[in-house]
Amino acid sequence: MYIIVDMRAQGAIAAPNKHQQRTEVTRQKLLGAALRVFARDGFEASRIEDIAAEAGHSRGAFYANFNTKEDLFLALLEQQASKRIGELQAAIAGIDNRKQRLIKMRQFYLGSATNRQWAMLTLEFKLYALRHSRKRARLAAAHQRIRESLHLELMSHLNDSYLGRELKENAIKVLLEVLLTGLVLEHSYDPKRVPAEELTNLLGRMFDFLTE
Amino acid sequence: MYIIVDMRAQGAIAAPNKHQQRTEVTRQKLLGAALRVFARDGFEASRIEDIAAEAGHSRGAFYANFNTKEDLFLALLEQQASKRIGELQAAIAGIDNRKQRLIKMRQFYLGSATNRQWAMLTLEFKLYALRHSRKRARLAAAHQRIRESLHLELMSHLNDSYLGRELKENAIKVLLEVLLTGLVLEHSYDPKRVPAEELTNLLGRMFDFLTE
Amino acid sequence: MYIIVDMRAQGAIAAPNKHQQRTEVTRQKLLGAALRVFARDGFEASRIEDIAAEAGHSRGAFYANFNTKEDLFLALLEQQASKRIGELQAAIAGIDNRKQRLIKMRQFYLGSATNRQWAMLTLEFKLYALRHSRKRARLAAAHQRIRESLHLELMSHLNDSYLGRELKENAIKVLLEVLLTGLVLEHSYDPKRVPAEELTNLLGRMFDFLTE
Amino acid sequence: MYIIVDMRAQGAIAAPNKHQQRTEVTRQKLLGAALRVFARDGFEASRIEDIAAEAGHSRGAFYANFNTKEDLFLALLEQQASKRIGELQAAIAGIDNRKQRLIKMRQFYLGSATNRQWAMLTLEFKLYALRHSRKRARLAAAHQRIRESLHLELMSHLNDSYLGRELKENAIKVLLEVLLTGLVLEHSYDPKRVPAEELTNLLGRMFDFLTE
DNA sequence: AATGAATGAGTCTTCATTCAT
DNA sequence: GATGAATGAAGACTCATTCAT
Repeated sequence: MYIIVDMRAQGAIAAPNKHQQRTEVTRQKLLGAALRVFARDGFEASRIEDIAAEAGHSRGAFYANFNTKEDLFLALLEQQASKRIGELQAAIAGIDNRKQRLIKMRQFYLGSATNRQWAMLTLEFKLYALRHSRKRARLAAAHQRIRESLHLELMSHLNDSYLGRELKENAIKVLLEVLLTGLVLEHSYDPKRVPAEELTNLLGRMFDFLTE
Repeated sequence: MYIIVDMRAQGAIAAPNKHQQRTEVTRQKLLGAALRVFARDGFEASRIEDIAAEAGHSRGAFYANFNTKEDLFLALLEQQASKRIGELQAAIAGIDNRKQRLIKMRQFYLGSATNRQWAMLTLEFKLYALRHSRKRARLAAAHQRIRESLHLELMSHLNDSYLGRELKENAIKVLLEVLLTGLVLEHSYDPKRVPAEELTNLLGRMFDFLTE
Repeated sequence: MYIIVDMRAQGAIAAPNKHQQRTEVTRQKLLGAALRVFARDGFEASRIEDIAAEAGHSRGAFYANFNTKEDLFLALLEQQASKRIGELQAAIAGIDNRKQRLIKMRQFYLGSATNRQWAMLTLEFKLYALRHSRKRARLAAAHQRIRESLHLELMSHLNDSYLGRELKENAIKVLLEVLLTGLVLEHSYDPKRVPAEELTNLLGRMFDFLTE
Repeated sequence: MYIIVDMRAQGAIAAPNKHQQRTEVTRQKLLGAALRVFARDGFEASRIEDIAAEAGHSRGAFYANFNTKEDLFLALLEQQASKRIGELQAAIAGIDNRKQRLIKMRQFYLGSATNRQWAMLTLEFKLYALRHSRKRARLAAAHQRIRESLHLELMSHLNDSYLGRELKENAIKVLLEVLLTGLVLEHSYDPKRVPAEELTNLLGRMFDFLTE
């Protein structure tokens, strides 16, 4: 589990040597490939070999960077969750006006609908966690961190919205999450029933309704 | 692929003999077991052996009744979809009053939330269809039938509802489906975040909102 | 871990059906193959596939009868240990005369030298136990039983022998064991240095010396 | 295959430069690590990486000094055999009195019992040679040299001993070897059965008996 | 010379499916 | 129809070895 920080910029350590650079590049390629393959095939059906090949490497490269398929899955989740949090933070940074923030959030929310991979990943993760948490306590910590990220933690202070009078902030977030994942899945499953425009349209309406 | 129809009721054939009855019993036990196991473990991770054992039989009984794991999965989907359609039909049979029908539908909808297995099954099916439709054309027909069932086809004439002025009937059905599956999953995944009461509560509110 | 008892002879249960018979046959073939392969290649280098092939089966048959290579190894040890104890018991059954018993034991001991596989198996087992006992406590019970068998437990009452005045019975048994295994290995390793006759000759002399 | 000879002492070559010294140090560290790891885990289960790590280096250092795991194993055998021969030679150098030589040899023999690693190494080597000599003719020469060393070649002229009247010198050496290796293994395998004192005690008695 | 990332052959193990009974 | 032994394809993982640095 890594958070990539440019330590050089902080003057803390020497520049990474060629080896480390190569490792990091490979790792990122594997994570990129994993995102595509996990989103496409699901956790269970994804084969290490496919992920490695998708990254342009052999199985060995995978095992040099991760211990198990599960490890990669969790690392990917953390990476993507961090990335999304970062993006949302960047989008609303410095905006104090509530209305303006809401507009940015709406943009971010609707934009997420385009990112089919993220939606599929969170869905896979919940199914995975649901089915494996019983078995292994060791996932608890990782789960907790990812769960936090998934909750769109930053989307706070929505609670004076229309439904906010009756619904708790948590409920709004749950509903927004569920609608995003569900509609993206529905769109993937049956594009005729839920075309891309309809997807965005519905998400927009529901966002407005829940945050109005 | 089987559709279970009571041919006797239709006067088409003679009553089944003991042998056929025994077969049918085994088949039903296998379907019941499959519902539990698929909902619990997901399609990929479900093992034929587990399903057979859950039904109190050996693998051989499975292969005497179904050809492949996929066959069982689709047969189960058809069975459950038929069952649900039947239940909904029974619930609203003979009720002409729109308000009354809506109350019954609401009851049925909220009652579905208790049936975690059905929600998980539809989720699994969509994921399965999404991932295999590309590969195999032979699933198309089966998919179509099941898809129809899943759409809660009978929940018609909702289109003069609040959102109906703006949302198409189809959209309402999609949203209701998505919310049901999504919230049931969320409840399973993190019962503290979405307790059972909250689950029913949210579904009720959203139903009212979408059909008001 | 099985002890094969003919329960039918005891009137306890019905004759095994065809399935059970087939299983038992396969199991015995696998154990026979395992004896040859483990003795030839050692535990580490023995491949499940080779053992299965040697038994005239596929890997699947192996996994239908044993859980892991280790399981097979331990089952084999127990089987062989039981067999040897039985043979020795049979050889000295009903013989009260100490001299006569000793002669029979000597015969049995020298005969063991021909059974290269048994010597190699005990050697492999000791190496295995030495290297894995630290890691897994679960082997303890199996080890204990096998250890007992390996100690030629029945070779008792040797303690009034020549060295017996000075050496404990246990020491005599240890020495006999060690000499058997060691000389068989030496004979296998370098047949020119220790030809078959020399092997028997040395074992006989040492037996006489230690039990005189 | 290397034999380490101090060529400088023989005036043959110039002193090694820094580079060469560094290499030699690494090589010796690897050999030391290999002794520990091979003795502990056995040849098959020993991993190059573990040996390198035990030596405080990476796998690269190993491959800079040896070609294969087998090469290292044989080099180690040769080194240790040479070392032992040297030690024995040193111990009996200049001693003409047969009785005195025997005492020194006895000391050396009993001292070997403390060196568990040497006993395990010779055992591993015999098993290895036994299992691979069939396959590869290229090992023959190396085997021959090591075999010679293992035979305690220097322990000559024992043949007027007690058993010597009947046993050939070769047989005595074989028995001493076998007893040493076998009892050390037994001691490692089951320290309660053969405690350290008993180990030395038995070896001493057998030495006396065979060389008396 | 040494590092360590990457390779890929080798092996264990699982499990859908077949088949003799 | 049902059993369960056996098959064998598939896939995760290990590790000796190679190679760019």
